[in-house]
Amino acid sequence: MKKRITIKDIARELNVHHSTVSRALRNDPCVNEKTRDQVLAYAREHDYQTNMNAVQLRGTRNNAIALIVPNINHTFFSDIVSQLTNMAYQKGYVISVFQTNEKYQLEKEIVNTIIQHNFAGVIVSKAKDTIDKQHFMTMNKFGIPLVFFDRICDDMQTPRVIINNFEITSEATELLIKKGYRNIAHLTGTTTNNVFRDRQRGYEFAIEKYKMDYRQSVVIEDDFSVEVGKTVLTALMELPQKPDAIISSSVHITIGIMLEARKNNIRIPEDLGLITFGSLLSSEIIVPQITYIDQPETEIAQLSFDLLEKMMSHEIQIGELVEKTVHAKIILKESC
Amino acid sequence: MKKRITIKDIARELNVHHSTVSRALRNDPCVNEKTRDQVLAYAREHDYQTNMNAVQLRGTRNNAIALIVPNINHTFFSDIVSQLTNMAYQKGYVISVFQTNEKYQLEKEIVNTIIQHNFAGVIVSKAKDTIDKQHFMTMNKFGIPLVFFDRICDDMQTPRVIINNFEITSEATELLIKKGYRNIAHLTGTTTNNVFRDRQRGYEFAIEKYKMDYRQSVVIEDDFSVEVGKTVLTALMELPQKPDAIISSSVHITIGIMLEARKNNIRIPEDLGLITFGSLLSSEIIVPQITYIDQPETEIAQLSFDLLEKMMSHEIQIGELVEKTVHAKIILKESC
DNA sequence: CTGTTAGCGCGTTCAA
DNA sequence: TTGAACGCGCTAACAG
Repeated sequence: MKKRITIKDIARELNVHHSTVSRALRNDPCVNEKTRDQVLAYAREHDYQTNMNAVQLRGTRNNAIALIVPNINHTFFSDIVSQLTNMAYQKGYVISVFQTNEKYQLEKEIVNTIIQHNFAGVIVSKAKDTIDKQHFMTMNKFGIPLVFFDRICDDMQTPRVIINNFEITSEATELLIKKGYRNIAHLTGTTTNNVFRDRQRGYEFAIEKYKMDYRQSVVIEDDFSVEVGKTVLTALMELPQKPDAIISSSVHITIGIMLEARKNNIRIPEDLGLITFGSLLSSEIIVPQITYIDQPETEIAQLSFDLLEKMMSHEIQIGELVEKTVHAKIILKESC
Repeated sequence: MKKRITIKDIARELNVHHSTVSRALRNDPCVNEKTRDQVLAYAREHDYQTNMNAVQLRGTRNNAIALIVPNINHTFFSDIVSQLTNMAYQKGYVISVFQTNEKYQLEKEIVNTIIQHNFAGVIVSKAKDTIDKQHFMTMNKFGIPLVFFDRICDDMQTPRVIINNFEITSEATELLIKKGYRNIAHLTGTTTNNVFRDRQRGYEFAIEKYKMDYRQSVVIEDDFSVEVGKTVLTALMELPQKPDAIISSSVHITIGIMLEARKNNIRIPEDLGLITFGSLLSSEIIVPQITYIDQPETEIAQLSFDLLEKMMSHEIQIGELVEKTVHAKIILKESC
């Protein structure tokens, strides 16, 4: 393993001072053209790479942006990752993605790593059960620009992009009611999380508004998975009053429900109406096609990136609360 | 924006020398217990975070492992990301994921970033059309441990984990032949890539072996997508000799095919047999269920990580070629 | 146009 | 047990 080549190595080899080499490498105009070309040629030849640790040690920020997401096997997140990767690349940044696997501990660890390495900025959607916001606050202290999207810390003063979960869930519930469904259940995640809490409220709101008798919220603490979806439907159908429609917070859950329904000859949409958050690559091919709530990933990515850029250019200050809300849409299909 | 706190700040505040603080923070036994506790308390209180740039500048490696993948919205890759994240975390590493979006230019950029930041190691599946391996060679030069998986640079001397693409594609072709299909087409990617080249060869091998008349390989240069899948099926069906079975290298393509087939009343599996690489979250729910080739993501992640660990501990040297092959399996369903 | 010098934050000598 | 001094690679301010 060879030692990596440094500006001093180049300087020694070319009989100039290493500061001259430094200037040459950064195309400083006040360096002799001939010297510069020599340096550049030598550098290219020997695969010189700036040691960013040295550069950053001097205080300059780097070109890496960190993106923290709960998981990337949800289309919602993987889409946003793709979009952000492209946007950032065009502006000369590189996106580095960290997956928390919904684990608070790992999230903390990741935040530490990010602080230690002086990332230029961070975009976060927090883990499902993260309540304590201390680690995020620490980023603030270190002056690292931070933008939340979707899963946010409500009580933190920092820019964020959220989805109109309250309105859209209320709207979805209303839609089901108007379609004639009477026993509408709502499957969602822990309400310590803003997303699930807002959806919960939206559901409750519509149920109240139309004075429905039936009200059934299932809070799923486990990770959302197809298996859990199956279990939940089974459980629901064993209740004295069965649901005739379901709003699900996760496609994984929804698929489990559909499979279990099929197995038990529960017809969709006749016996059971279904609306789900999020879509699938294979949405079009599933029969019946599921009515889903489409979350505008591109817009979310764009807004988050804009906010982060504004923080990095100090147009928005750290500790300043800017909130952008994007609007999800119900895409009506066959399942209700 | 406050300046970040350093060991010198702590030293000044506690009236000791910064080297003492340094020792205390790393639990050096030869530092007074009282002093140590004071330092640790102060550090915790003021959110002291080691500046890794300074540490790394001195030569020590960091705890971040980079993972480079073409994209993460394929289950294959996102599964591997998840697995690796967990494994690495348990060993005290943090995984940082970089997505190339199948772009060679971006891949180069990412590799530079990784070199500049002294990652502890790198696990790579290369972009579809990356041919030049220069940027990867540079990593070698800098002594950064590098492991390839799935999409590799054949002619590079470095550890790698590959899938038995030749055998499994040959096997899949054979399966279709034995099921009575005669006109089997093969949809795949550019053959400059080892994965698609090997599948191609496997297909050809079986076709030769059984002396089939029909032989149709479609090389898809575009990104694999549902839309492209539709187009390809349309094109195939306009040929004088239509295929009666298809092996597809991508689920995205496969879904396009199924949709287009449904639209044109082409029955699966009666009129068209189908085998696809890769599975879907919703595999179970699609009718007919697709026969697919299951790639052992967990095993791939595990082997890749093991190899990387061995490189990091110098058990395997840089420039040493170690090849592990994992075995994909055909999961027989209804589509053929 | 180029060299000198200092210092970013840290860990590691060596000396006290 | 602690302090002083040095250097990792780089850039910036200053001097020539």
